[in-house]
Amino acid sequence: MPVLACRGRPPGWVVVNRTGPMSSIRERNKELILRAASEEFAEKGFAASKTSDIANRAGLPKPNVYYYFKSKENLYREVLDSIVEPLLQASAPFNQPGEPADVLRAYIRTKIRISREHACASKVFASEIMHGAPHLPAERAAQLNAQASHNVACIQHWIDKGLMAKVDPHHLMFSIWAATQTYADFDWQISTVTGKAALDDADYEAAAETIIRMVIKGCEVKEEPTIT
Amino acid sequence: MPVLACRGRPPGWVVVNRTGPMSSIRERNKELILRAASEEFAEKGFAASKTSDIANRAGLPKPNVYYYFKSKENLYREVLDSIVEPLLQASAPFNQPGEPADVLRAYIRTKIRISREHACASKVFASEIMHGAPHLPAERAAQLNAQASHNVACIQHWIDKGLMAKVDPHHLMFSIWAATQTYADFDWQISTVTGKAALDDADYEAAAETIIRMVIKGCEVKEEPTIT
DNA sequence: GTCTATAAGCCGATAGAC
DNA sequence: GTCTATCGGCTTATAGAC
Repeated sequence: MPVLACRGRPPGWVVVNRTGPMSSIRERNKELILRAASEEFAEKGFAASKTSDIANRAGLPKPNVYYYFKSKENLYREVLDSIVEPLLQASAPFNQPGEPADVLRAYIRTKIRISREHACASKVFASEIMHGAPHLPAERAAQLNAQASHNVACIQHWIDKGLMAKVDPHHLMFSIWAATQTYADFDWQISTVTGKAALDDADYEAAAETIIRMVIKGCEVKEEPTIT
Repeated sequence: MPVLACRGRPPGWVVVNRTGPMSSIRERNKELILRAASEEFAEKGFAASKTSDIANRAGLPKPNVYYYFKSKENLYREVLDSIVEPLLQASAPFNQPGEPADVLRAYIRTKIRISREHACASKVFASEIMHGAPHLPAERAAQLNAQASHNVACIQHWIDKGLMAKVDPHHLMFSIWAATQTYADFDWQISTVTGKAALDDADYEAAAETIIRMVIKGCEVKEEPTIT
């Protein structure tokens, strides 16, 4: 039985020319490029990253990057956009009724999880904000700002109701944001100081515990007696 | 009386060709360029900053930048180096005997002050660390790492003596670092959320108070009764 | 010591073969 | 839809006049 060179498609495959969920090669390649771009932008920053390096990392020729994403900046914006939704979602506990302590705990844990699971995009986002958010669409900035303001108002409301000590809600939010982001943004520093190449489950648990403790105890957030 | 065009030096000035503290033009120009570079690198990052923009900002022709600093990277390293000493100095309270609460308070206040007074260099430093510290001399990294490790050991010592609660000293240090740095690094976010172009004295005071409260109260740091 | 005018090289982007 | 080969612009860096 002659063995045919494996070119072309196996029988049963249908050639799909239109853009859509069926073009699996397209989806796969876009995904490969996006992942490579996240890593590259996180490591070097937007300006220092080369599209040729992104292509190499993705295992694809450079023109593919332009074919799928049109420009380097476009690709960057897609990486950036991929983290905005998770970040907004992290504030979900503030948008529904709940005990202050539970809301704050949930928020901190989710923010830490994002720093771990979306480490690259998180870092790209942080770098973007640090340099004045020149590529962040105004609408996205407005969404994030609105959510942050809502969280601050929510904390102020708890203070007014005597559910926690009179701390400045803005600065509390900034501290929580910073303390959770730092595990993605300054991973080099964290690796260097701890001497570990990467933190494990227990380390992230300890990080969350430490931040939660400082917030709950430090701001005297009242704990409702648990009903059992 | 004829008015002479004001070229050349007024009588009494001595031409100094050697490099040294006497060449005041040299010192002035280097200072102008360094300041401009700090601002430029802080705004755009190393790779996205153009030496021509730095020269323009300093009000000097571009070749002067190369004349004084040899290369763009060299200039960047000098900006970077200018913040290392202040950062190491911030840990001074950990290097001399003192009450835990006093040490932590002093450290936090100094870190906040650095974020305010060396905002640009702070941001440049943060961006450098974020991207894996590729330009930070190994010796500088070692100094910073050694100091950080010492601070962590110091906190652990206090915990062992029962002077504060059992928190993870690494994560406590990371949180303090992050919460204080954030006022320099993420000033855009802070401006956007607070709606203020720049924070004033009272805002920085409130920031320090908030962080100090979370650390001291959150970690149950024992306060010695003040001797009066 | 200062600055104009220019060289050299890198990188984003694409034309056009397959 | 994929990729090789190349262009063109921009930026670092310097040569050389003043």
